[in-house]
Amino acid sequence: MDNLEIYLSKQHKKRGSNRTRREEAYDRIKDAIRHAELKPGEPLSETRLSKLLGISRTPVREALQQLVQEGLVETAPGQTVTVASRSIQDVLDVVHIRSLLEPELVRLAAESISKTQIEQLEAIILKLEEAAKNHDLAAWAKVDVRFHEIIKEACPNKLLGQTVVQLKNRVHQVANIDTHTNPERLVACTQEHRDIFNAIKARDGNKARQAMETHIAALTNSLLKRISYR
Amino acid sequence: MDNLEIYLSKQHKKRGSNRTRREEAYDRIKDAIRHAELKPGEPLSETRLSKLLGISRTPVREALQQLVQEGLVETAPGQTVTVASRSIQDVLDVVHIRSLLEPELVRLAAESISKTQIEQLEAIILKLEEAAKNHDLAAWAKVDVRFHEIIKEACPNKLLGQTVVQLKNRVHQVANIDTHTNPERLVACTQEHRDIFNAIKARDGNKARQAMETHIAALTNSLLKRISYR
DNA sequence: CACAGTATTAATGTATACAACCTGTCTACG
DNA sequence: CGTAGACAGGTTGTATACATTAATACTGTG
Repeated sequence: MDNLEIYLSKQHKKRGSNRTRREEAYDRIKDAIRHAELKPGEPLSETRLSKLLGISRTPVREALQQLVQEGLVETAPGQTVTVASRSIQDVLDVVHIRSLLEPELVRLAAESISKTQIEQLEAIILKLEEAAKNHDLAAWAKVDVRFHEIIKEACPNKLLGQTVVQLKNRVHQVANIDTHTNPERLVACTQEHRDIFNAIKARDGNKARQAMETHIAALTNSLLKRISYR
Repeated sequence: MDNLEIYLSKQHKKRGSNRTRREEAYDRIKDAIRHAELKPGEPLSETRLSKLLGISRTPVREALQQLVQEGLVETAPGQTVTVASRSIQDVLDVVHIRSLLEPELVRLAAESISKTQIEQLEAIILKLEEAAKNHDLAAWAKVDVRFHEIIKEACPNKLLGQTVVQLKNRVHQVANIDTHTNPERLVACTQEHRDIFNAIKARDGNKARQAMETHIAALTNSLLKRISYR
């Protein structure tokens, strides 16, 4: 039987290599969607993907299922899943929900953040301002993620942080368009982050909440402007 | 655990018309968790469950994965998943997030609800009051679900409704303890629903929002009281 | 030429086989 | 007696085989 060869081939990796094939499939498909290699509406055949990735259908299928639940791909029941298309309205819907959640998230975080976390945030803010000055969008975006991660960690209501992250993921491929294509917004956005940080540093929950409200309002405005340009 | 009935093995159901085996596994496991047949901390072996349900491992595994993502079961990576245990703090966390989302949900719903939906709500409110009068908790809970469903449908921000539902699901097995074990709360809660409905009927978004805020505040208080009794 | 019905293909849903791994037990040896 | 190492059972991760359905292409007939 040829089964031996199959299982000895390098396809069958050790489990101890900490990433499972499902996770690998998940990451790669997700990245492909984010980078628009897989475009909205495109059908994602399990068979095709599994061949493409060199992973069997089972893990690929599970990865797809996870993406369905996160809303990055859609599924007419029993049919092939497709990359979800995001309307501007979808993005606005997400931002609206964020406007309800994130101010409170920041308030709670500010009221129970640790000293070391504040120091971490301080370092990040400096990098953020540096990146903004250099118009280094890639660096800015990367550091920005860390910024929000730390705030999330500082929030005692873990589910709240988790919920916000899920919401953001849902529109990640388009959400950063705001800062990414608008240099002025990048500068302003950085200042807004600074304001949020200052309030957190002072452990002033209400002030932090207000700063975040301002930030999201600005974000919303920026998005709405883009719409009116169409 | 043994309460789960063995599935009569018709090998292959039709795909389009009937539920898939994954959905069946999902529903039955979920129900078992909600009814505490599967208790928090209990390990859910894929193999064992598949034998119990008479469904092969693949669909069972997929159902479990979905439950993981919904937070009803937990998974130490690479190990057997267990039924998630819910602390009171978890419930409070959920209620806190709901207090941020649901008032806005109701406001939006009230401002764009249709006439027929209002009529549906009106019928539901009457049933709710009837059930409260008779102390028929089962009926009350069932109708309550419909109440919130219709409001959800009336809200133009679909993602908001979806998010709230997800949050509620997460603590469903314990959330209703509030009204279910406290007759006074049942009556008060019904009145709160009536207030919300009246505001919706008048299409007064702000009033509806306030009524919902009051409702959730009462819910929170009731929960906090239960804690202090410990 | 239009079209209906069929055959072919490819997709998903499900079952099962197998390897790696983890855990606890039991034995053998110090 | 205590501990290390083999072993057994059970668990997950992955690959693959099979059944069924949906879609498409094709062919024969009006």
